Amino acid sequence: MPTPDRTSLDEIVAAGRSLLESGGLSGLTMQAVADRVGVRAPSLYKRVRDRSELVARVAEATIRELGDRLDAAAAGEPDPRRALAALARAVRSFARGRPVAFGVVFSPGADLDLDPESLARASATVIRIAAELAGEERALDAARTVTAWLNGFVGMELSGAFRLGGDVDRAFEFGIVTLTEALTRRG
Amino acid sequence: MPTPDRTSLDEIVAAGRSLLESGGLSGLTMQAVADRVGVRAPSLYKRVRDRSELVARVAEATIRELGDRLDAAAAGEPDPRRALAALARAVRSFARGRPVAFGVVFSPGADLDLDPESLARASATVIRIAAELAGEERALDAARTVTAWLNGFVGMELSGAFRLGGDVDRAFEFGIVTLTEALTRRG
DNA sequence: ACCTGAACACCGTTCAAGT
DNA sequence: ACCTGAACACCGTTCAAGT
Repeated sequence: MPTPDRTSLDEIVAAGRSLLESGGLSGLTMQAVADRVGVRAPSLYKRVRDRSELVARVAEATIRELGDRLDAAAAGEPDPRRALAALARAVRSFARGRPVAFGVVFSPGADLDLDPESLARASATVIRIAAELAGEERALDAARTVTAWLNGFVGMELSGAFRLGGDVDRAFEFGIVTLTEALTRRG
Repeated sequence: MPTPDRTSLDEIVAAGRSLLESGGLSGLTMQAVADRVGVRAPSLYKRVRDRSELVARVAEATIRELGDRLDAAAAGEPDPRRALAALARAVRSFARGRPVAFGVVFSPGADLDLDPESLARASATVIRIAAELAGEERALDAARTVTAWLNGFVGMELSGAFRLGGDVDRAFEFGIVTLTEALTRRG
């Protein structure tokens, strides 16, 4: 005798995202998720192999959302230099909106195996802009330089690593200008 | 009647570092540490407030070691451009030697409160070189740009984020050259 | 003054039994 | 076919009792 579904994978992931942001990774508990969606913890294992898979799904949803934001930010900017700046600011503001999830996605050694497609999608915009800016030949190296700086900066900011005072906003804009300048193909 | 000490904080931290590297953060267990140093888990609480403090001590030891490496790497290089390159390569090679610890120290939202002094010490070398390279006025912004790129690159490399093929070594050297070039004070 | 066994709360996960 | 209670192993942590 079938039982009607009392929850869904989407609902579970959404609950996970919310719990992650409010209580950190250690607050993302199978029990807490189950409570949120209105089932008992064992039932979650019908939709998800184990907790690590749930974390991976949460990370994936985060990456997909970030990808959307990047597309949107760069869409209105035909000039690659302005597009790059818009994209960088979009990442920073996204991280501020979802600090914990951003931290999980970009923390080294998190070991979530993410869907390659969502990852490719999220980096496509950066690569495209890097190609326009630096030329096809240097596109990959340029994109990696920008992405590393951007993830590094935002990650450090999130963990409060900029402890020496000064103007962090200015340092961010300085980084954008410096990199844009350096990567622009010299005529 | 006093009991002779059967372990020490140093021994506990050393065991923690070893366990962290071999079994990840989840392998760094109070029980496992206790086994390593030859006491029962409750005894650890005589030297350490709780597990999070132990993790913080492990992170701190890692940062101090990294600071030493940076000093050593930059020491032999009077030319700031070469010093910066040496320093960047030293960070990358350090991270390869202690990937998990590096990940913990530089993962956004790790929320370890580290000793400000060890942090200052680890960043002092970068700031000094940045000042020589970019001038005193731009030193902080320049140091932040370099540090962000470096942490970001190494972190991404550790988590296997460079999935699009290409030569990652070349991308690293590309980043060094690009940043050094861009940050050098124009005559 | 340090160390220990026992105990507690909490977690992830499994599984047989229900519908 | 999904859901549940019960159970298990494993944590971190506390504490009274030992030496």
